Amino acid sequence: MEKIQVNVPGGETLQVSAGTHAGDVGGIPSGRRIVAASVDGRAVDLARPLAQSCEVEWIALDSPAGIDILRHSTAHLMAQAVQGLFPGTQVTIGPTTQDGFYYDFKRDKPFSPEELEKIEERMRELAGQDLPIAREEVPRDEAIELFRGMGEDYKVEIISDIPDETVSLYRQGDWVDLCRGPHLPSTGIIEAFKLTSVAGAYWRGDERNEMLQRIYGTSFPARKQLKEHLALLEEARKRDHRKLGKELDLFSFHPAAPASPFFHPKGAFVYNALVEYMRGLYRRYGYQEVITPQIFDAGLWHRSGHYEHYKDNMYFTHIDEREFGVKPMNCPSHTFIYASKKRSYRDLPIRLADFGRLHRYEKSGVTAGLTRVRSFSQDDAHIFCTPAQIEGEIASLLDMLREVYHRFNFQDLEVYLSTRPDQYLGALETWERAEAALAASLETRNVAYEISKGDGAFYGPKIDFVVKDAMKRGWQLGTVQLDFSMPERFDLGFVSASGTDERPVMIHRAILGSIERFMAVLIEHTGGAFPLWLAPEQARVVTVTDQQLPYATEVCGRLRHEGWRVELDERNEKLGFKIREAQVAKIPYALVIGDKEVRNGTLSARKRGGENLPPMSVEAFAERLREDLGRETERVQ
RNA sequence: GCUGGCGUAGCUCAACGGUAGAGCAGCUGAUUUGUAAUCAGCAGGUUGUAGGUUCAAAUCCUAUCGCCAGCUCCA
Repeated sequence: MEKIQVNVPGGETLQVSAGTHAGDVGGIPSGRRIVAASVDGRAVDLARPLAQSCEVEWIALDSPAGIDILRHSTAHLMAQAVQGLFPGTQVTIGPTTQDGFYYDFKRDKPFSPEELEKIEERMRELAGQDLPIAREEVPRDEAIELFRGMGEDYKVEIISDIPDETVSLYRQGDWVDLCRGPHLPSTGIIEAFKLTSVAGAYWRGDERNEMLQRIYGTSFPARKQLKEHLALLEEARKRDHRKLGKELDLFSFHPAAPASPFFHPKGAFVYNALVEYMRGLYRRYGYQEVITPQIFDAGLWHRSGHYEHYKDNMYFTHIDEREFGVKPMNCPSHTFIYASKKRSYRDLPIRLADFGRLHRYEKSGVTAGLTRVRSFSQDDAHIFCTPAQIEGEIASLLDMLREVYHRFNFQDLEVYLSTRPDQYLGALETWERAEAALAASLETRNVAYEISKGDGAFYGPKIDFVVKDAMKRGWQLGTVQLDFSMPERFDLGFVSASGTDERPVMIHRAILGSIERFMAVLIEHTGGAFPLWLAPEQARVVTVTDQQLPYATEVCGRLRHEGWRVELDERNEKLGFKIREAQVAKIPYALVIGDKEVRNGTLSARKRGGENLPPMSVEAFAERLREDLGRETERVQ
C-alpha cells in the first residue's frame, strides 16, 4: 500500500497508508470533541479517505466550523424525522444560518405547532439511536434516477443543475439525502436542539415559484448553550422596540402614513439628542452642516443615476407639468453646494453633513417598526477630497466611529471591506489605489477587518460596520463608501497646486445610519433604560403625601433651573404606586420627599432598579447627576 | 410585491351566528399613605373600512387598508 505523509496540528508529520480515513490518521487531541477534519483547507468527514499527502486540521464540535456542521446535520435529522412522520413530503434544501438552520419541504399544509413537537420528539428518538452518517459518491445520472424513483422532484432539479460528474449522498439509517457535506460521524452527537418556527418560503426564493413549508431550528454542542440562546431570544422579544416604544410613549404609527413613524415628545427628545450628539462631533471633526430641499426636478435624478437605478424606491409628484422626485438621498444636493463656486485644492477636504428627511418607498412586506421605514433621516455626510486625502479621511472616520460606538456601549465591532465588483465604474488603477488606501487606514488604526470580495458598490469600494447589541445580534450601522461616479456625473472639479483641473473623490458616510433604525437598536440594546444623557425624563420627584408638595415643587424647580429634565408626580397616590410607575417608565432616578426630607432640606434618591441612596441635599444630588453624566460621556482615545 | 396569520374601549385581551365583556389607563370621590399596584363609583365600542349571505354577523363570504412572521448567507 502506498504511503502518504499527513501533517497534523502541532507540527507532527504522520506516515499512513493512502486511503486511511482522516479521522484515523492519529494525533487527535483528547479532551475536545472532534467531529470533522479540514484537509488542505477543505472541511471533510472524519471518514473521508485520504488519497495523497496533505495537511490536516481538526474541527472541534464547539468551533464555529464544527457548530455549522452540527447544524447542518441537525437539519438532516429534522428532514429524516419529517419524512418518517409525513410520507409524501418532499425535501428541498436545508442550509445553516447565522444561529441555526432551516429546511424547506414541499407539502400542501403548513406545519402546525403540534406537528413541530412531534417532529422534535422523533428527532430525539433518531438521535438516541446514534445512527452512523455515511457519505457515498455516485455518478450524477445514478443520483438523478435514485431521487426520481423516490419522487423527490426538487432534488432531481438540484442535481440536474450540478455540473460535476459525481455527487455525494449522505445516508443515516434508511434515510438518504443529497448533500455536499461534511456531516457529523453519527446522529448521537446531536442533543441540544429546538425547532423554533415555521414559515412559507418560495422555491429558490422566487415568488413566481411554488410555496414551500420552511421549518427553522437551532442546534448547539451543549444544552447549556441552547438554553442561553433561547433565553436571549426571549429577552429580545421582551425588548422589542415596537413594544417598548408604545409602553414608554416614544413613538407610534398611523395607517395614514404607513411605515412612517410619529415621534411623541419623549421619542423626539431621544431623536434630537442623537442628532445633537452628532452635531457636537461634527464641530470637532471638521464637518459643516447644510440644509437642502426635499423635492427635485426629475432631471436631477436622471443625472445622478437614481432615476435609472432607484426609481422604484422613489416618490414622485407632478406639478406645473414638471415631474419631481422626493429625495431618497442627499448626495446630489451636496454636489450642488460643492459646485456652487470654484474650488481649490486648498479648500479640500470639504465635509458636508445633512440630517435631511429622506423618503424611500419600501415594499409593504419589508417594512418593520423603526428598523425599516419609508420616512427617515440619517447622520449623513459627504466628504469631497483629493485621492491623496482618502487615507487620512478614513483614518479620522475610524476614530469617530469608534468614539460613537463606545458612547453607546456597543462592545463588539465587526468591520468589512468590500472590494471591486465585476461590474464597476472608473479606472482599475483608481480602484486599486482606493482599496489600498482603505486597507491602509484600517491597518494604521489597528482595526481588525474582513474582506468581502466583490461586494463593493459599482461606483466605489466601501467599509461596513456591524455592532453587536446586548442580545448578541449584529446590526449594520455605519458605512463608508468611496464614490468615483457622482463627481463625474456632476462634473465636479478643483484646481490643483499646479493649476490643473482635477476631479475630487466623494465619500458617502454615516455612523448611526438611519436615526430611526438606530433608535430601534438603542431601545433594544438598553431595554428602554436609556443612559442619563439620553433619558427624556432623568428624575421624577415623588412625595409621600401631598403635605410635601410645596417643598417637592421647590426641589423640582431647582433641578430644572440647572437644566435637568425633572418631573413632579403630584398625584395623590401612595408612595409605592408612584415609585412603581417611575420604575416602569425606566426613569433613572425617583426622588422621594417625605416629612424627614422637608425637615432636613434633603431628598432621598432611588436609582432605577431599586438601589436606595442615603438622603442628600439637592446640591449633592445635582453633583451626583453631573458625575453620572461625566462618566457616560467620557471620550475614548 | 408574494404566502400565511391577525385587526374588538387609549392599552392587554375575552366573547367565535342570538342583547359586545374584563383588567389596566381615564374621569369623580374617599383615603394622607415611606420605596414596584389603596378603595368605591362613573364613563368609554357603527367590533379597521366597504360590500354581501342570514330572521339575526365581532363571528360566515368578498374586496380593501393596516399590522405581524417569512420569502436561496449555495445540494
